Amino acid sequence: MKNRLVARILYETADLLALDDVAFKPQAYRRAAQVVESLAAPIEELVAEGTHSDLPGVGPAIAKKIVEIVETGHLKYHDELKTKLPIDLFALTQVDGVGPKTAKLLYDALGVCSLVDLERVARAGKIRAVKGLGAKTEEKILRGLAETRQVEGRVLLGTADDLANDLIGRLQASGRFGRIEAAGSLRRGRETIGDLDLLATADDPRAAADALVSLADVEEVLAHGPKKSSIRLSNGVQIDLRIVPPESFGAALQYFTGSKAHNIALRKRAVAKGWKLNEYGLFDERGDVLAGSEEADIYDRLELRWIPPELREDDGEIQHAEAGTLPQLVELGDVRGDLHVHTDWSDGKAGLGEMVDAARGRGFEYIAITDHVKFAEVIGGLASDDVRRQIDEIARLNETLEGIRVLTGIEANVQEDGTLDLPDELLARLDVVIASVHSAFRQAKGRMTARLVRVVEDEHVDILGHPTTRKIGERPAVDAEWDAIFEAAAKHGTAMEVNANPIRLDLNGELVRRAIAAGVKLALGTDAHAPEHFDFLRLGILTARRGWATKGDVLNALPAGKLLP
DNA sequence: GCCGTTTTCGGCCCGACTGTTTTCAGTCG
Repeated sequence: MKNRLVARILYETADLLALDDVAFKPQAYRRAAQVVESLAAPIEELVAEGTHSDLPGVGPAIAKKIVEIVETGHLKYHDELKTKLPIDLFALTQVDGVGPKTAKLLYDALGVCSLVDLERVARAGKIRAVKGLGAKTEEKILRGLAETRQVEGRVLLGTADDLANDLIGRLQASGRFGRIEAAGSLRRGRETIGDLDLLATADDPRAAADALVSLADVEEVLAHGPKKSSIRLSNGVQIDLRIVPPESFGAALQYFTGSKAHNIALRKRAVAKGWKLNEYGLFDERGDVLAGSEEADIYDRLELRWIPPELREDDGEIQHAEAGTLPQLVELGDVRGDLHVHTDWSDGKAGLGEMVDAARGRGFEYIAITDHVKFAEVIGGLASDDVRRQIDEIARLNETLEGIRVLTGIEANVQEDGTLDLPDELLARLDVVIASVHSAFRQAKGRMTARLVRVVEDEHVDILGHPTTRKIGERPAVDAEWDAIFEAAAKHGTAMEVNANPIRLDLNGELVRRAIAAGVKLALGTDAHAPEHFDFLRLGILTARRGWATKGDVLNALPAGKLLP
Protein backbone atom coordinates (compact mmCIF):
# COMPACT_ATOMS: atom_id res chain seq x y z
CA MET A 1 0.00 0.00 0.00
CA LYS A 2 1.53 3.28 -1.07
CA ASN A 3 -1.55 5.32 -0.20
CA ARG A 4 0.04 6.90 2.84
CA LEU A 5 3.18 7.87 0.96
CA VAL A 6 1.17 9.43 -1.87
CA ALA A 7 -1.11 11.25 0.56
CA ARG A 8 1.79 12.50 2.61
CA ILE A 9 3.60 13.98 -0.41
CA LEU A 10 0.40 15.56 -1.72
CA TYR A 11 -0.38 17.06 1.70
CA GLU A 12 3.09 18.47 2.02
CA THR A 13 2.95 19.85 -1.51
CA ALA A 14 -0.30 21.59 -0.58
CA ASP A 15 1.30 23.20 2.46
CA LEU A 16 4.41 24.26 0.55
CA LEU A 17 2.27 25.87 -2.16
CA ALA A 18 0.19 27.61 0.49
CA LEU A 19 3.34 29.04 2.05
CA ASP A 20 4.26 30.41 -1.37
CA ASP A 21 0.89 32.17 -1.40
CA VAL A 22 -0.23 30.16 -4.38
CA ALA A 23 -4.00 30.46 -4.64
CA PHE A 24 -6.40 27.48 -4.90
CA LYS A 25 -3.84 24.84 -5.79
CA PRO A 26 -3.32 23.95 -2.12
CA GLN A 27 -6.98 23.01 -1.76
CA ALA A 28 -6.76 20.91 -4.89
CA TYR A 29 -3.73 18.97 -3.59
CA ARG A 30 -5.26 18.61 -0.14
CA ARG A 31 -8.49 17.28 -1.56
CA ALA A 32 -6.62 14.73 -3.67
CA ALA A 33 -4.51 13.75 -0.64
CA GLN A 34 -7.64 13.15 1.44
CA VAL A 35 -9.18 11.01 -1.29
CA VAL A 36 -6.07 8.86 -1.59
CA GLU A 37 -5.69 8.61 2.17
CA SER A 38 -9.22 7.33 2.72
CA LEU A 39 -9.04 4.91 -0.19
CA ALA A 40 -9.68 1.29 0.75
CA ALA A 41 -7.79 -0.19 -2.22
CA PRO A 42 -4.05 0.24 -2.80
CA ILE A 43 -3.42 3.28 -5.02
CA GLU A 44 -0.84 1.31 -7.00
CA GLU A 45 -3.62 -1.05 -8.11
CA LEU A 46 -5.70 1.87 -9.37
CA VAL A 47 -2.63 3.24 -11.13
CA ALA A 48 -2.02 -0.15 -12.74
CA GLU A 49 -5.60 -0.14 -14.02
CA GLY A 50 -5.41 3.51 -14.97
CA THR A 51 -8.52 4.24 -12.89
CA HIS A 52 -6.80 6.55 -10.40
CA SER A 53 -7.62 9.53 -12.63
CA ASP A 54 -11.33 8.80 -12.07
CA LEU A 55 -11.00 9.60 -8.38
CA PRO A 56 -12.78 12.77 -7.32
CA GLY A 57 -10.34 15.64 -6.95
CA VAL A 58 -7.78 13.94 -9.19
CA GLY A 59 -7.43 15.68 -12.54
CA PRO A 60 -4.86 15.20 -15.28
CA ALA A 61 -2.02 17.02 -13.49
CA ILE A 62 -2.34 15.28 -10.12
CA ALA A 63 -3.00 11.95 -11.82
CA LYS A 64 0.42 12.16 -13.50
CA LYS A 65 2.04 13.11 -10.21
CA ILE A 66 0.46 10.13 -8.44
CA VAL A 67 1.92 7.82 -11.08
CA GLU A 68 5.33 9.37 -10.50
CA ILE A 69 5.12 8.84 -6.73
CA VAL A 70 3.93 5.25 -7.10
CA GLU A 71 6.71 4.44 -9.57
CA THR A 72 9.63 6.31 -8.02
CA GLY A 73 8.64 7.03 -4.43
CA HIS A 74 9.31 10.71 -5.11
CA LEU A 75 7.75 13.71 -6.78
CA LYS A 76 10.11 16.12 -8.53
CA TYR A 77 7.66 18.98 -8.21
CA HIS A 78 7.52 18.37 -4.45
CA ASP A 79 11.32 18.03 -4.15
CA GLU A 80 11.79 21.38 -5.91
CA LEU A 81 9.32 23.14 -3.64
CA LYS A 82 11.11 21.61 -0.70
CA THR A 83 14.50 23.10 -1.61
CA LYS A 84 13.08 26.43 -0.46
CA LEU A 85 11.91 25.02 2.85
CA PRO A 86 13.88 21.85 3.63
CA ILE A 87 11.91 20.79 6.70
CA ASP A 88 9.72 17.86 7.70
CA LEU A 89 6.60 19.94 7.29
CA PHE A 90 4.30 16.93 7.39
CA ALA A 91 5.55 15.72 10.77
CA LEU A 92 5.75 19.21 12.26
CA THR A 93 2.20 20.10 11.30
CA GLN A 94 0.94 16.90 12.95
CA VAL A 95 1.73 18.56 16.28
CA ASP A 96 -1.34 20.23 17.75
CA GLY A 97 -0.97 23.98 17.41
CA VAL A 98 1.62 23.89 14.65
CA GLY A 99 0.49 24.72 11.13
CA PRO A 100 2.52 25.52 8.03
CA LYS A 101 3.01 29.18 8.96
CA THR A 102 4.30 28.43 12.42
CA ALA A 103 6.59 25.72 11.06
CA LYS A 104 8.09 28.18 8.58
CA LEU A 105 8.43 30.83 11.25
CA LEU A 106 10.27 28.39 13.51
CA TYR A 107 12.56 27.38 10.66
CA ASP A 108 13.40 30.98 9.77
CA ALA A 109 13.93 32.05 13.36
CA LEU A 110 15.43 28.95 14.99
CA GLY A 111 16.28 26.56 12.17
CA VAL A 112 13.70 23.97 13.25
CA CYS A 113 13.59 21.18 10.66
CA SER A 114 12.23 18.17 12.52
CA LEU A 115 10.25 17.06 15.55
CA VAL A 116 13.54 16.59 17.41
CA ASP A 117 14.49 20.22 16.70
CA LEU A 118 11.03 21.37 17.70
CA GLU A 119 11.20 19.60 21.03
CA ARG A 120 14.69 20.95 21.71
CA VAL A 121 13.78 24.62 21.15
CA ALA A 122 10.48 24.24 22.99
CA ARG A 123 12.19 22.76 26.06
CA ALA A 124 14.90 25.43 25.92
CA GLY A 125 12.24 28.13 26.09
CA LYS A 126 13.31 29.60 22.77
CA ILE A 127 9.88 29.57 21.15
CA ARG A 128 8.47 32.20 23.49
CA ALA A 129 11.19 34.58 22.32
CA VAL A 130 10.19 34.33 18.65
CA LYS A 131 8.31 37.41 17.50
CA GLY A 132 4.69 36.49 16.89
CA LEU A 133 4.78 33.48 19.20
CA GLY A 134 4.70 33.46 22.98
CA ALA A 135 4.76 31.46 26.17
CA LYS A 136 1.28 30.04 25.62
CA THR A 137 2.21 28.80 22.18
CA GLU A 138 5.35 27.18 23.56
CA GLU A 139 3.32 25.38 26.22
CA LYS A 140 0.78 24.25 23.67
CA ILE A 141 3.54 22.87 21.44
CA LEU A 142 5.08 20.98 24.38
CA ARG A 143 1.70 19.46 25.18
CA GLY A 144 1.21 18.61 21.51
CA LEU A 145 4.62 16.94 21.37
CA ALA A 146 3.85 14.84 24.45
CA GLU A 147 0.64 13.71 22.78
CA THR A 148 2.45 12.88 19.53
CA ARG A 149 5.20 10.99 21.35
CA GLN A 150 2.72 8.71 23.10
CA VAL A 151 1.84 7.13 19.80
CA GLU A 152 5.21 7.40 18.13
CA GLY A 153 6.13 4.10 16.61
CA ARG A 154 2.65 2.83 17.35
CA VAL A 155 -0.28 2.48 15.02
CA LEU A 156 -3.98 2.82 15.73
CA LEU A 157 -5.94 -0.30 16.60
CA GLY A 158 -7.96 0.02 13.40
CA THR A 159 -4.83 0.21 11.26
CA ALA A 160 -3.22 -2.75 13.04
CA ASP A 161 -6.39 -4.81 12.76
CA ASP A 162 -6.67 -4.24 9.00
CA LEU A 163 -2.97 -4.92 8.57
CA ALA A 164 -3.12 -8.16 10.58
CA ASN A 165 -6.07 -9.46 8.60
CA ASP A 166 -4.34 -8.62 5.34
CA LEU A 167 -1.06 -10.22 6.44
CA ILE A 168 -2.66 -13.37 7.77
CA GLY A 169 -4.53 -13.74 4.50
CA ARG A 170 -1.38 -13.36 2.44
CA LEU A 171 0.64 -15.71 4.62
CA GLN A 172 -2.05 -18.34 4.53
CA ALA A 173 -2.14 -18.04 0.75
CA SER A 174 1.50 -19.15 0.71
CA GLY A 175 0.34 -22.58 1.84
CA ARG A 176 3.18 -22.79 4.35
CA PHE A 177 1.19 -22.24 7.52
CA GLY A 178 -1.14 -24.21 9.75
CA ARG A 179 -2.73 -21.97 12.32
CA ILE A 180 -1.98 -18.24 12.36
CA GLU A 181 -3.34 -15.77 14.89
CA ALA A 182 -2.59 -12.25 15.98
CA ALA A 183 -1.58 -12.06 19.65
CA GLY A 184 -0.24 -9.18 21.73
CA SER A 185 -1.98 -5.91 22.39
CA LEU A 186 -3.94 -6.19 19.14
CA ARG A 187 -5.72 -9.27 20.47
CA ARG A 188 -6.40 -7.44 23.71
CA GLY A 189 -7.93 -4.56 21.73
CA ARG A 190 -5.62 -1.83 22.96
CA GLU A 191 -6.15 1.51 21.26
CA THR A 192 -2.65 1.64 19.80
CA ILE A 193 -0.32 -1.18 18.86
CA GLY A 194 3.49 -1.20 18.83
CA ASP A 195 4.84 -4.29 17.10
CA LEU A 196 2.39 -6.69 15.55
CA ASP A 197 2.75 -10.17 17.09
CA LEU A 198 1.73 -13.10 14.93
CA LEU A 199 1.72 -16.65 16.16
CA ALA A 200 1.71 -19.63 13.81
CA THR A 201 2.25 -23.33 13.35
CA ALA A 202 3.93 -24.77 10.27
CA ASP A 203 5.05 -28.20 9.03
CA ASP A 204 8.20 -26.62 7.70
CA PRO A 205 9.03 -23.63 9.91
CA ARG A 206 11.96 -22.51 7.73
CA ALA A 207 9.81 -22.37 4.62
CA ALA A 208 7.14 -20.51 6.57
CA ALA A 209 9.66 -17.94 7.77
CA ASP A 210 10.87 -17.56 4.18
CA ALA A 211 7.29 -16.81 3.13
CA LEU A 212 7.18 -13.97 5.65
CA VAL A 213 10.47 -12.31 4.73
CA SER A 214 9.75 -12.54 1.01
CA LEU A 215 6.47 -10.63 1.19
CA ALA A 216 6.34 -7.83 -1.36
CA ASP A 217 6.26 -4.90 1.06
CA VAL A 218 9.08 -5.96 3.38
CA GLU A 219 11.48 -3.10 3.86
CA GLU A 220 13.92 -4.69 6.27
CA VAL A 221 14.47 -8.17 7.69
CA LEU A 222 15.37 -7.83 11.37
CA ALA A 223 15.48 -11.54 12.20
CA HIS A 224 15.02 -14.64 10.11
CA GLY A 225 14.89 -17.97 11.88
CA PRO A 226 12.68 -21.05 12.16
CA LYS A 227 11.21 -20.01 15.53
CA LYS A 228 11.17 -16.27 15.31
CA SER A 229 11.33 -13.89 12.39
CA SER A 230 10.90 -10.13 12.41
CA ILE A 231 10.41 -7.75 9.54
CA ARG A 232 9.70 -4.10 9.09
CA LEU A 233 7.15 -3.31 6.40
CA SER A 234 7.38 -0.32 4.10
CA ASN A 235 4.66 1.35 6.19
CA GLY A 236 7.06 1.28 9.16
CA VAL A 237 5.26 -1.39 11.20
CA GLN A 238 7.36 -4.17 12.72
CA ILE A 239 5.97 -7.68 12.51
CA ASP A 240 7.17 -10.42 14.86
CA LEU A 241 6.24 -13.91 13.76
CA ARG A 242 6.71 -16.80 16.13
CA ILE A 243 6.37 -20.33 14.83
CA VAL A 244 5.61 -22.89 17.51
CA PRO A 245 4.85 -26.64 17.54
CA PRO A 246 1.11 -27.39 17.48
CA GLU A 247 1.25 -28.87 20.99
CA SER A 248 2.44 -25.48 22.29
CA PHE A 249 0.19 -23.20 20.25
CA GLY A 250 -2.33 -22.51 23.02
CA ALA A 251 0.35 -21.84 25.62
CA ALA A 252 2.20 -19.55 23.23
CA LEU A 253 -1.01 -17.71 22.34
CA GLN A 254 -1.66 -17.16 26.02
CA TYR A 255 1.91 -16.08 26.68
CA PHE A 256 2.22 -13.69 23.73
CA THR A 257 -1.21 -12.17 24.26
CA GLY A 258 -0.26 -10.88 27.70
CA SER A 259 -0.58 -8.51 29.31
CA LYS A 260 2.63 -8.93 31.21
CA ALA A 261 0.84 -8.30 34.51
CA HIS A 262 -1.84 -10.85 33.66
CA ASN A 263 0.78 -13.45 32.77
CA ILE A 264 2.70 -12.88 35.99
CA ALA A 265 -0.47 -13.40 38.00
CA LEU A 266 -1.23 -16.56 36.05
CA ARG A 267 2.28 -17.95 36.53
CA LYS A 268 2.09 -17.30 40.27
CA ARG A 269 -1.09 -19.30 40.33
CA ALA A 270 0.67 -22.19 38.58
CA VAL A 271 3.61 -21.98 40.97
CA ALA A 272 1.23 -22.11 43.95
CA LYS A 273 0.12 -25.50 42.69
CA GLY A 274 3.74 -26.60 42.31
CA TRP A 275 3.50 -26.27 38.51
CA LYS A 276 5.23 -24.23 35.83
CA LEU A 277 3.68 -22.11 33.09
CA ASN A 278 5.61 -20.81 30.10
CA GLU A 279 5.13 -20.27 26.38
CA TYR A 280 5.51 -24.01 25.72
CA GLY A 281 2.83 -25.25 28.07
CA LEU A 282 1.63 -25.84 31.61
CA PHE A 283 3.75 -28.50 33.33
CA ASP A 284 3.37 -30.37 36.61
CA GLU A 285 6.07 -30.91 39.24
CA ARG A 286 7.53 -33.82 37.27
CA GLY A 287 7.67 -31.77 34.07
CA ASP A 288 4.78 -33.62 32.45
CA VAL A 289 2.61 -31.47 30.24
CA LEU A 290 -0.85 -30.62 31.59
CA ALA A 291 -1.99 -28.32 28.79
CA GLY A 292 -0.49 -26.60 25.78
CA SER A 293 -2.22 -26.95 22.44
CA GLU A 294 -5.35 -24.98 23.39
CA GLU A 295 -5.39 -21.77 25.34
CA ALA A 296 -8.65 -22.62 27.08
CA ASP A 297 -7.07 -25.77 28.57
CA ILE A 298 -4.45 -23.65 30.35
CA TYR A 299 -7.11 -21.63 32.13
CA ASP A 300 -9.15 -24.74 32.79
CA ARG A 301 -6.27 -26.59 34.48
CA LEU A 302 -5.62 -23.51 36.60
CA GLU A 303 -9.26 -23.71 37.70
CA LEU A 304 -10.23 -20.51 36.00
CA ARG A 305 -12.91 -19.69 33.49
CA TRP A 306 -11.38 -18.73 30.13
CA ILE A 307 -10.73 -15.00 30.22
CA PRO A 308 -11.45 -12.88 27.13
CA PRO A 309 -8.20 -11.20 25.96
CA GLU A 310 -9.71 -7.72 26.34
CA LEU A 311 -9.86 -8.23 30.12
CA ARG A 312 -6.33 -9.52 30.62
CA GLU A 313 -4.83 -6.53 32.40
CA ASP A 314 -4.62 -8.00 35.93
CA ASP A 315 -7.39 -5.71 36.97
CA GLY A 316 -9.68 -8.11 38.77
CA GLU A 317 -10.31 -10.54 35.92
CA ILE A 318 -8.50 -13.44 37.57
CA GLN A 319 -10.55 -13.15 40.76
CA HIS A 320 -13.75 -13.07 38.69
CA ALA A 321 -12.60 -16.04 36.61
CA GLU A 322 -11.94 -17.97 39.80
CA ALA A 323 -15.34 -17.11 41.27
CA GLY A 324 -17.11 -17.73 37.97
CA THR A 325 -18.43 -14.17 37.90
CA LEU A 326 -16.83 -12.90 34.68
CA PRO A 327 -19.28 -10.79 32.69
CA GLN A 328 -20.72 -12.14 29.47
CA LEU A 329 -19.15 -9.48 27.24
CA VAL A 330 -21.08 -7.78 24.47
CA GLU A 331 -20.42 -9.12 20.97
CA LEU A 332 -20.56 -7.64 17.51
CA GLY A 333 -23.70 -9.60 16.71
CA ASP A 334 -25.53 -8.12 19.70
CA VAL A 335 -25.62 -4.67 18.16
CA ARG A 336 -28.79 -4.06 16.18
CA GLY A 337 -28.18 -0.58 14.89
CA ASP A 338 -25.79 2.32 14.58
CA LEU A 339 -26.63 5.43 16.58
CA HIS A 340 -24.17 7.89 15.02
CA VAL A 341 -24.21 8.31 11.24
CA HIS A 342 -23.46 11.29 8.99
CA THR A 343 -24.57 11.93 5.43
CA ASP A 344 -23.76 14.52 2.80
CA TRP A 345 -26.41 16.69 4.40
CA SER A 346 -23.48 17.71 6.60
CA ASP A 347 -19.88 16.54 6.23
CA GLY A 348 -20.53 12.91 5.25
CA LYS A 349 -19.25 11.61 1.94
CA ALA A 350 -22.37 9.66 0.94
CA GLY A 351 -26.05 10.41 0.52
CA LEU A 352 -28.78 9.41 2.94
CA GLY A 353 -30.01 6.59 0.69
CA GLU A 354 -26.53 5.20 0.20
CA MET A 355 -25.79 5.13 3.92
CA VAL A 356 -29.13 3.46 4.66
CA ASP A 357 -28.52 0.82 1.98
CA ALA A 358 -25.06 0.11 3.34
CA ALA A 359 -26.42 -0.19 6.88
CA ARG A 360 -29.14 -2.57 5.79
CA GLY A 361 -26.58 -4.53 3.81
CA ARG A 362 -24.70 -5.29 6.99
CA GLY A 363 -27.76 -6.37 8.84
CA PHE A 364 -28.56 -3.34 10.96
CA GLU A 365 -32.20 -3.17 11.99
CA TYR A 366 -32.02 0.60 12.35
CA ILE A 367 -29.70 3.56 12.10
CA ALA A 368 -29.93 7.05 13.47
CA ILE A 369 -29.00 9.83 11.05
CA THR A 370 -27.14 12.33 13.20
CA ASP A 371 -25.72 15.06 11.01
CA HIS A 372 -23.94 18.08 12.44
CA VAL A 373 -25.72 21.26 13.36
CA LYS A 374 -24.52 24.26 11.38
CA PHE A 375 -21.60 25.39 13.49
CA ALA A 376 -18.92 26.38 11.12
CA GLU A 377 -19.84 26.72 7.46
CA VAL A 378 -16.93 24.52 6.57
CA ILE A 379 -18.45 21.34 7.93
CA GLY A 380 -21.70 22.22 6.22
CA GLY A 381 -23.92 21.52 9.19
CA LEU A 382 -27.69 21.69 9.23
CA ALA A 383 -29.68 24.84 9.96
CA SER A 384 -33.07 24.47 11.64
CA ASP A 385 -34.88 24.42 8.30
CA ASP A 386 -32.58 21.69 7.05
CA VAL A 387 -33.38 19.61 10.12
CA ARG A 388 -37.10 19.95 9.40
CA ARG A 389 -36.57 18.97 5.76
CA GLN A 390 -34.45 16.00 6.79
CA ILE A 391 -37.13 14.82 9.23
CA ASP A 392 -39.66 14.91 6.38
CA GLU A 393 -37.30 13.17 4.00
CA ILE A 394 -36.63 10.38 6.51
CA ALA A 395 -40.36 9.96 7.08
CA ARG A 396 -40.83 9.50 3.32
CA LEU A 397 -37.87 7.14 3.14
CA ASN A 398 -39.22 4.99 5.97
CA GLU A 399 -42.46 4.48 4.04
CA THR A 400 -40.58 2.87 1.18
CA LEU A 401 -38.03 0.90 3.20
CA GLU A 402 -38.16 -2.68 4.28
CA GLY A 403 -35.90 -4.42 6.74
CA ILE A 404 -34.48 -1.28 8.30
CA ARG A 405 -35.83 1.71 10.12
CA VAL A 406 -34.21 5.11 9.87
CA LEU A 407 -34.32 7.17 13.04
CA THR A 408 -34.18 10.93 12.88
CA GLY A 409 -31.40 12.53 14.82
CA ILE A 410 -28.81 15.23 15.19
CA GLU A 411 -25.32 15.73 16.51
CA ALA A 412 -25.77 19.07 18.22
CA ASN A 413 -22.93 21.14 19.59
CA VAL A 414 -22.49 21.60 23.30
CA GLN A 415 -21.88 25.30 23.77
CA GLU A 416 -19.56 26.70 26.40
CA ASP A 417 -22.31 26.86 29.01
CA GLY A 418 -23.64 23.36 28.39
CA THR A 419 -26.63 24.39 26.27
CA LEU A 420 -27.20 23.16 22.73
CA ASP A 421 -27.28 25.12 19.49
CA LEU A 422 -30.65 23.88 18.27
CA PRO A 423 -34.06 25.04 19.53
CA ASP A 424 -35.86 22.77 22.04
CA GLU A 425 -38.87 22.54 19.76
CA LEU A 426 -36.71 20.76 17.15
CA LEU A 427 -34.75 18.64 19.62
CA ALA A 428 -38.06 17.34 20.93
CA ARG A 429 -39.09 16.15 17.46
CA LEU A 430 -35.98 14.04 16.89
CA ASP A 431 -35.64 10.36 17.81
CA VAL A 432 -31.96 10.57 18.77
CA VAL A 433 -30.16 13.64 20.06
CA ILE A 434 -26.39 13.36 20.41
CA ALA A 435 -24.70 16.27 22.16
CA SER A 436 -21.01 16.66 21.34
CA VAL A 437 -18.28 19.07 22.34
CA HIS A 438 -16.65 20.56 19.25
CA SER A 439 -15.24 23.77 20.70
CA ALA A 440 -13.75 25.28 23.85
CA PHE A 441 -11.89 22.04 24.65
CA ARG A 442 -9.62 23.58 27.21
CA GLN A 443 -12.01 24.85 29.82
CA ALA A 444 -10.86 24.37 33.39
CA LYS A 445 -11.95 21.14 35.06
CA GLY A 446 -14.73 22.70 37.13
CA ARG A 447 -16.28 24.57 34.23
CA MET A 448 -16.01 21.61 31.90
CA THR A 449 -17.62 19.32 34.46
CA ALA A 450 -20.49 21.78 35.03
CA ARG A 451 -20.90 22.12 31.26
CA LEU A 452 -21.12 18.36 30.69
CA VAL A 453 -23.34 17.76 33.74
CA ARG A 454 -25.71 20.42 32.44
CA VAL A 455 -25.88 18.86 29.00
CA VAL A 456 -26.49 15.30 30.22
CA GLU A 457 -29.26 16.68 32.44
CA ASP A 458 -30.93 18.28 29.40
CA GLU A 459 -34.19 16.41 28.89
CA HIS A 460 -33.70 16.36 25.11
CA VAL A 461 -30.23 14.85 25.13
CA ASP A 462 -30.08 11.07 24.64
CA ILE A 463 -26.35 10.56 24.17
CA LEU A 464 -23.18 12.45 25.07
CA GLY A 465 -21.12 12.05 21.87
CA HIS A 466 -17.38 11.20 22.03
CA PRO A 467 -17.43 12.39 25.66
CA THR A 468 -13.75 13.18 26.21
CA THR A 469 -13.18 14.48 22.62
CA ARG A 470 -9.68 13.02 22.70
CA LYS A 471 -8.05 12.12 19.40
CA ILE A 472 -5.46 9.43 19.89
CA GLY A 473 -2.00 10.85 19.28
CA GLU A 474 -3.42 14.25 18.39
CA ARG A 475 -5.48 15.84 21.08
CA PRO A 476 -5.76 15.08 24.79
CA ALA A 477 -9.05 14.38 26.53
CA VAL A 478 -10.86 17.33 28.06
CA ASP A 479 -10.35 17.71 31.79
CA ALA A 480 -13.49 16.82 33.76
CA GLU A 481 -14.79 14.95 36.81
CA TRP A 482 -16.08 11.96 34.94
CA ASP A 483 -17.68 10.21 37.89
CA ALA A 484 -19.83 13.29 38.58
CA ILE A 485 -20.89 13.38 34.92
CA PHE A 486 -21.66 9.64 34.90
CA GLU A 487 -23.73 10.01 38.04
CA ALA A 488 -25.79 12.80 36.49
CA ALA A 489 -26.13 10.84 33.27
CA ALA A 490 -27.35 7.74 35.10
CA LYS A 491 -29.92 9.80 36.98
CA HIS A 492 -31.28 11.39 33.80
CA GLY A 493 -31.04 8.33 31.58
CA THR A 494 -28.49 9.85 29.24
CA ALA A 495 -26.17 7.36 27.54
CA MET A 496 -22.44 7.75 27.02
CA GLU A 497 -21.22 7.14 23.53
CA VAL A 498 -18.50 4.65 22.73
CA ASN A 499 -17.42 6.32 19.52
CA ALA A 500 -15.90 3.62 17.32
CA ASN A 501 -13.89 5.87 15.04
CA PRO A 502 -10.33 4.47 15.24
CA ILE A 503 -8.82 7.81 16.16
CA ARG A 504 -11.37 8.44 18.88
CA LEU A 505 -12.41 5.21 20.68
CA ASP A 506 -14.14 7.49 23.13
CA LEU A 507 -15.06 6.62 25.86
CA ASN A 508 -12.03 4.38 26.27
CA GLY A 509 -12.14 1.05 28.09
CA GLU A 510 -11.28 2.42 31.50
CA LEU A 511 -13.98 5.10 31.41
CA VAL A 512 -16.49 2.64 30.00
CA ARG A 513 -15.97 0.52 33.08
CA ARG A 514 -16.50 3.49 35.39
CA ALA A 515 -19.58 4.60 33.48
CA ILE A 516 -21.13 1.14 33.75
CA ALA A 517 -20.36 1.05 37.45
CA ALA A 518 -22.29 4.32 37.79
CA GLY A 519 -25.27 2.75 36.05
CA VAL A 520 -24.87 4.51 32.72
CA LYS A 521 -25.90 2.91 29.43
CA LEU A 522 -23.57 2.91 26.44
CA ALA A 523 -24.44 3.97 22.91
CA LEU A 524 -22.17 2.44 20.28
CA GLY A 525 -21.73 4.73 17.29
CA THR A 526 -19.42 4.47 14.31
CA ASP A 527 -19.55 8.20 13.52
CA ALA A 528 -19.64 6.92 9.93
CA HIS A 529 -18.98 9.54 7.28
CA ALA A 530 -18.94 6.96 4.48
CA PRO A 531 -20.45 3.47 3.98
CA GLU A 532 -17.20 1.63 4.74
CA HIS A 533 -16.98 3.34 8.13
CA PHE A 534 -19.65 1.00 9.47
CA ASP A 535 -16.72 -1.42 9.80
CA PHE A 536 -15.49 0.66 12.74
CA LEU A 537 -18.17 -0.95 14.87
CA ARG A 538 -15.77 -3.85 15.48
CA LEU A 539 -13.34 -1.44 17.17
CA GLY A 540 -16.13 0.03 19.28
CA ILE A 541 -17.04 -3.45 20.44
CA LEU A 542 -13.43 -4.19 21.41
CA THR A 543 -13.34 -0.95 23.37
CA ALA A 544 -16.63 -1.64 25.14
CA ARG A 545 -15.37 -5.13 25.99
CA ARG A 546 -12.20 -3.66 27.47
CA GLY A 547 -14.59 -1.77 29.72
CA TRP A 548 -16.30 -5.03 30.76
CA ALA A 549 -19.52 -4.12 28.94
CA THR A 550 -22.28 -6.69 28.55
CA LYS A 551 -25.09 -6.75 26.05
CA GLY A 552 -27.36 -5.33 28.73
CA ASP A 553 -25.18 -2.24 29.06
CA VAL A 554 -25.53 -1.33 25.41
CA LEU A 555 -28.49 0.78 24.32
CA ASN A 556 -28.35 -0.26 20.70
CA ALA A 557 -28.43 -3.95 21.54
CA LEU A 558 -32.13 -3.22 22.03
CA PRO A 559 -34.65 -3.55 19.20
CA ALA A 560 -35.85 -0.22 17.78
CA GLY A 561 -39.20 -0.62 19.49
CA LYS A 562 -37.64 -0.72 22.94
CA LEU A 563 -35.09 1.95 22.16
CA LEU A 564 -37.66 4.67 21.57
CA PRO A 565 -40.16 5.81 24.18
C1' DG B 1 -5.40 22.36 -10.12
C1' DC B 2 -10.20 20.79 -10.26
C1' DC B 3 -14.89 21.11 -11.58
C1' DG B 4 -19.68 21.88 -13.89
C1' DT B 5 -28.47 20.24 -13.69
C1' DT B 6 -27.33 28.30 -14.44
C1' DT B 7 -20.43 27.63 -16.02
C1' DT B 8 -15.26 24.41 -20.48
C1' DC B 9 -14.22 29.83 -17.78
C1' DG B 10 -14.47 31.50 -13.55
C1' DG B 11 -15.27 30.18 -9.45
C1' DC B 12 -13.19 27.74 -5.48
C1' DC B 13 -15.75 26.41 2.63
C1' DC B 14 -15.70 30.13 6.27
C1' DG B 15 -16.54 31.08 11.32
C1' DA B 16 -14.80 30.49 16.06
C1' DC B 17 -11.15 30.53 18.94
C1' DT B 18 -6.61 31.54 20.69
C1' DG B 19 -2.78 34.04 21.38
C1' DT B 20 -0.64 37.55 19.84
C1' DT B 21 -1.43 41.81 19.06
C1' DT B 22 -3.52 47.01 19.62
C1' DT B 23 -6.55 45.31 14.80
C1' DC B 24 -4.89 40.62 13.30
C1' DA B 25 -2.70 36.01 11.98
C1' DG B 26 -2.76 31.23 12.44
C1' DT B 27 -5.06 26.99 13.44
C1' DC B 28 -8.83 24.10 13.68
C1' DG B 29 -12.96 22.00 12.41
